[in-house]
Amino acid sequence: MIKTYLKNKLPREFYKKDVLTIAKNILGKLLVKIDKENQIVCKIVEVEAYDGIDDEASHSFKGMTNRNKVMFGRAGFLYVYFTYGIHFCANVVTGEEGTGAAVLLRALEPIIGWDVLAMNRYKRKVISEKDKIGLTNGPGKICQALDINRKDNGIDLTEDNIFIANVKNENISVCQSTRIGIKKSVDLPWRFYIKHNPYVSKK
DNA sequence: ATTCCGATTGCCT
DNA sequence: GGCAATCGGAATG
Repeated sequence: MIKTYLKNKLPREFYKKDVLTIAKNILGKLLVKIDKENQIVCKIVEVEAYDGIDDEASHSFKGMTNRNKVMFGRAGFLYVYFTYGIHFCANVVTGEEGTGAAVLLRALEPIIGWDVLAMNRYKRKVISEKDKIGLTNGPGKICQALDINRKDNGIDLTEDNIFIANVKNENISVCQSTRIGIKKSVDLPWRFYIKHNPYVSKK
């Protein structure tokens, strides 16, 4: 089971492409986290692209700082930042080194590891359908559910215990829209999501 | 040193 | 729909 995911782990080359291409292509693939106690597998169903060139909403727009330096590093690493004094958000670094482009993970659909996700989010196991959806239907919720935080900023998605696995026969209809929760570059249509998926945020 | 404010969430009306 | 919570990075003095 886990062997299969490991075998299908996306290689560095996948992440070196253009951020918009990767944002589209990453939908339907599996975010996997494996450690001694737990195995978590979730389908990626909603993402947004951020690119420091023309994108004023991107953390990388004004150049490299101590906070955003991972974004300017090699593709295939995880950029995790703290926001609103409460939440973490996770991004996949893309493109050539120095580009400052990344894909924000906005929503996941749990496949394996429901109890761990629920304990991390609610301190109890899931009971209702509403609880299930609330598990991973937002960028901050994802990080809480998978216990992704400061310690994971800068981890390598091709080497460490969090990675993305390819899936065969992806039968997905990808939708596109403007991004959520930003005040700059609001018209760039750089949000991508899987149609009719209950974990995707409404807009 | 101080101020501003955010790639969010959850609770309240 | 509105809005408070709560922290730290970045800008400004």
